[in-house]
Amino acid sequence: MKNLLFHEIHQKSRLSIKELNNTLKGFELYSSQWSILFCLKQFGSMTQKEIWQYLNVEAPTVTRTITRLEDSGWVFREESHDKRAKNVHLSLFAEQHLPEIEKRIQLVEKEMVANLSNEEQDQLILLLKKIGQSF
Amino acid sequence: MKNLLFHEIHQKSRLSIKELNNTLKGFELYSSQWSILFCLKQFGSMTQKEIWQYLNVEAPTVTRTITRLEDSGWVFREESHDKRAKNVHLSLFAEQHLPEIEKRIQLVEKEMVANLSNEEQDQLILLLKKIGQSF
DNA sequence: CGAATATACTTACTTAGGTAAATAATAGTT
DNA sequence: AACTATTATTTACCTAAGTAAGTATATTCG
Repeated sequence: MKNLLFHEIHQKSRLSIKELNNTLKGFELYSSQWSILFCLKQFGSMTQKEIWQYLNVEAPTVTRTITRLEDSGWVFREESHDKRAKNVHLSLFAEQHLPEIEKRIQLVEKEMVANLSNEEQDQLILLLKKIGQSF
Repeated sequence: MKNLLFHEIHQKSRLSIKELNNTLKGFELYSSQWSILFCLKQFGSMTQKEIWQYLNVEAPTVTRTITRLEDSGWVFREESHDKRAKNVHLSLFAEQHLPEIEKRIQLVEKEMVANLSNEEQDQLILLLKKIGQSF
């Protein structure tokens, strides 16, 4: 069981991203774009900093992805009171299409963990959350 | 707990890659390069196909990474009997340095799962392995 | 045998993530 | 008030992974 944990996490991460991208293809979206839309759906408008902090990625990654989402009409940026920051909002188009996308993704997720009982699924999430908490 | 599994896997994958890259910096290696060296250390010489099948990535990804590993002297390619395929070998330099790298990485992995008991670590790997088996 | 198919790898191009440095606005200090 | 430090975002450039298409070698089948 030596050194297998990282390998396994990495493998399943790639697998789930593949499945996610495959599902999103019909909506002309990519997995990272989806993660930001999902974020905004959950919490409402956010600054870019709030987004990258929640998603645990770096600021430039979010800049890039939001620029693409803005170009394709899923979100728009609004100047905030603090002129350095920008508030990101879902577009009307996004609000209208997100529920359908969410439904499809939940189906894929269900398939992926079909071999795990509900208890195992909860246990897995709990264990994953405990990783790297000392950092 | 809706839709949290993929998110959590993705998060921890990014976190462990960051830690891995940080550790490998001293050896002028990146995480994906390491995964191939680890592979060759475990199984001996392999064709590129054997490598990407084991690592569950696509062929072009492995081509690129091996080219870099070859340029920096960690591996070399040898023509196989089937002239389409190429056998990849660890260099002497790699053989000499891998044990030290392995030791360092194991320390980082240990830190990352310090909050989990040994049983939890085993359980986590088992659950991860069950994901996506229907595909 | 020869044409069609399959296989192993490569090339070109896309998105995803990272670091380092630049820019612009804010906050703090003297 | 003015200088300094901090903060939010962006730009430029690196690796990682994917798809699609190209090349060269093997295999299969009429």
